Parts: sequence; structure tokens; C-alpha cells
Amino acid sequence: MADHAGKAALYDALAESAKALANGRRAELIDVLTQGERSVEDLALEIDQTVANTSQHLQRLLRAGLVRTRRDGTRIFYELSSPVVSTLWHTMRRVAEEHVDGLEQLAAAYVGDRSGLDTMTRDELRERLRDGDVVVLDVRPSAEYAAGHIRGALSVPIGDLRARLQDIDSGARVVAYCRGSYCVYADEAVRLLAEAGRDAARLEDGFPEWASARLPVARGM
Amino acid sequence: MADHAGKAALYDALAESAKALANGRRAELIDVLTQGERSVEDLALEIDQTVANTSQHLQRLLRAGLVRTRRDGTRIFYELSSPVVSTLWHTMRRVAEEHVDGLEQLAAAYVGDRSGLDTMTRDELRERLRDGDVVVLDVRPSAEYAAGHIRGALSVPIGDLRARLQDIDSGARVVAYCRGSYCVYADEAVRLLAEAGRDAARLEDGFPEWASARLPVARGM
DNA sequence: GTTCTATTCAATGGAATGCTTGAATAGAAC
DNA sequence: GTTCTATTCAAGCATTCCATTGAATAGAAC
Repeated sequence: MADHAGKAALYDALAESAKALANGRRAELIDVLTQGERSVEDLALEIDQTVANTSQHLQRLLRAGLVRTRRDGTRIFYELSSPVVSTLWHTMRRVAEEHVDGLEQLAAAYVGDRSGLDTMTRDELRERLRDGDVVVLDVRPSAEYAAGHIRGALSVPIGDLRARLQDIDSGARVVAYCRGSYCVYADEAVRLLAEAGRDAARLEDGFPEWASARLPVARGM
Repeated sequence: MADHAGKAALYDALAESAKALANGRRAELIDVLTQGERSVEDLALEIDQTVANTSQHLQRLLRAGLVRTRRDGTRIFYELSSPVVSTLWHTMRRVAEEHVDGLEQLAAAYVGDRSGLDTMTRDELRERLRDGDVVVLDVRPSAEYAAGHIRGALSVPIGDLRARLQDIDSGARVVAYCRGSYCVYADEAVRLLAEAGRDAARLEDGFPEWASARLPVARGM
């Protein structure tokens, strides 16, 4: 007969990865890290938590093996330890979307009304990029742009957009993108651009989807 | 600016699915349910817990939407609410295998030494089934056989195997299978058969892998 | 060496979780 | 109707988890 203690311990270990994700703040961290590596302070700002608290969550993720660290001078960068982790996060999100009820309402409440916003599919953007008749704006924080972006996109963090409006060719069709469908930066950008009389749309999804569809990306500033 | 409370609530909701899996006993339940629906008492036996405790875990899974129930006479059957859940479980397992350290040791400690056991791949078994020169034994509990099994397999729960040895054609090559690579029933069966002088091997993986490879399956006893 | 800064550590209190026990419920069988 | 049985509910206690606070550390800049 198999030993019961052994079986329990095995499943406890298997559940460790789930435990690491079983907290809203850590889920948020993993989601942000999906966009690329970030420093602790940066992440703390991103998830609206104290640095100490963020650090503790990160260390829990580290212990579970979901992230790894790299030191650069005085700061420490965290990143996902492998692509499987990002797959896990996306699968979890799909399951939650399908099965956690009330989630759609929460998402709608957070994202707000998108009915007035023009959108563009990945395929259309790819074609227009090939034809060169589009300006693509990456409105995520510049650290995320640096870690990877759609090839040909300009980095215009959402906070800088208003000030840099005049740098953007006023005749061109403009497409803004950010992290994905839950991310509201691109929405804000499109609204701001539309108010300024530009022909603006948001990419339906975000950078991770673009990258995992193996479409052209670039790194650095 | 987006409301922070809304964002936190959204991610908390997304983390709900992970919380449901963030416990060894619940992970075990999901794993068993991967094989098909089961009653509460049955599941309690399977995970070596009291019925009350098992019931509470099941209800947590139910609240998270990962399972659904069906009443049949006096008992209640639980099953996974959709195939995505089983995908989630497998992804989680892959992540744990890759990143939780000490897991391999735990698995090895539980599974024991397999070096003396002959194994057969899915492809080989499929060919032999087509040629008809193999006896296939499903050594899982009969409830799991009923919920779905390799077409052509006989149901011989591991506890009954010794008593039914003489029913098995003594000239044939015998292949035993159970739930997957962590499942030890098939190992036990192969050892028992080998001791009895039979030509026995275990299928490398288990029924779920067979089914998701879309190979021939059947239901019922 | 000293100072500065990003990160981590340690201790706290309050909330959620997990297992146990014994009682309650809701259909089935009679 | 009564009895039986599978499941759920409710209360209790020990454990773990989470955000906060303030102190400690380790490397960079000077």
C-alpha cells in the first residue's frame, strides 16, 4: 500500500505554485512581470503597496520559484522565471473569466465604458505597419517599453502623452496599445487623442499577445 | 486616473481560482476528478479525509466555479465544470515540476523505484490494440473505469487483481494503466503480474493523456 | 572611511484557513 | 408516515496569512 503521508506531501508541494498565486497583490505582480522585469520600488508603485509589503510578496513568489532576481547596481530586478509561469497566469485568468462569477462586473467597473472607442485587431495593425501608414504608441511605463515592445512603436507613457501631442504627425492614423484588455492606459490615450481631433484607435489586446503571436518585437529604448 | 480599489478587487477576483487550488487536499480532489465524476464519500476515501472535511473542500471548489454537482438518488456527484479546469491543473503541475524544488524527491519517495518495470508508449499500445495481441487492464477504481476508459480495456481494480489472475489469458502480453505518471496502481499491478510469471508492462502515462490525445475511449462498465 | 538608497528583516495584530466534532437536513427506502 | 444514509452545517481551536511599522543590511556614491 502506498504511504498516505507521502501522497499528502506530494500534493502539498504541487499546491505550492497555486498558493503563490493565491493572493490579489501577487497576481497583480505576476501580471505586471508578464510585461518584463521591474525593480521592487517600481512594482510597489504599480500595485499601490508599501515597498516592504511588495518585497515580502516578491520573496514568496521567489520561494515558489515563479520569479528570479538580478542585481543591477543598487537595485534588484525581478522577472518571471520561465514562460510556463506566464502560461499559468493566462490559464488562471481564463478559468477565472469563465467560472468566477461577478468577475465581468468587476472588470467592467474597473475598465469603464469602451463603447465610444475605436479598436484595431492584431492582423490589421500588422498590415498597416507593413504599409507604414500608421503611428503606433506604446503608452505603458517606459520600463516596460524597454523590456520589449511592438517593433516600430514609439514610447509615450500615458502621463507624457498630452505634452507630446504635437510630436505626433497630425495626419496619421494613431494606434495605442498597453498591457492587454484589462489595461486602461490605451483607453485613456485614445480618448485624449480623439479629443485633440486625431484619428485614434486602441489595439484590441496588448503587448504580451503580440509577442506570443510571434509578431515583430524590439527591445531597448 | 483609474480607481485603485477597483483594480485591487479585480485582481482579488482573478486570484480566486488560484485560492481554490491552493491547498493540497483540494489539489488532490481536482486531480482525482480529472478522471471523471465521483461521489463525496468516494472522494473522501480517495484523499484520506473525513467526509465532512471533504465536503467543505468540495464546496470551496464549487464556490470558485471549478466543479459542478449532479444529484443521483441519495448521493451527489462532483465533476470538473469544464476542460479548462483540467488544463489549469496540468499547467500548475508543470510549473510545480519545473520550479518547486524538492518536488522530484517527494515524487520519487512516493512513487518508489520503477527501474524494474517494463513500460509501453501510447503509440505502441495503440498499434497492439489494433492488432489485437494485447490484454489491457484498467486498474483504477471501477467508478473511474465507468466514467471513461481506454476502449478494449478490462476493469480490474488493483485490489481485485490477485483474485482475478486466472481470468487473464496466460499467454498474452498484459498492459496495465491507471491515472498517470504519479499513480502507483499500475506499478503495483505490473509487479504482481510479473511475480505470477506474466509478460506485463505499464502504460507510460495514464487515461487522461490517452483521452486528450483523442485515442479511442469508451464509457460505462 | 561616511553617507545615501534600495531592499530586506522582524515583530505585531487582525483576518482567513484547515481540521475536528457533533448536530441538522433532505431525499430514498420502507 | 418512520427509518436510513449521504451530505451539509455550525462551532471551536490551532495555524497560517497579510498589511503595518520601524529597524537592519548591503552595495553605491562620495
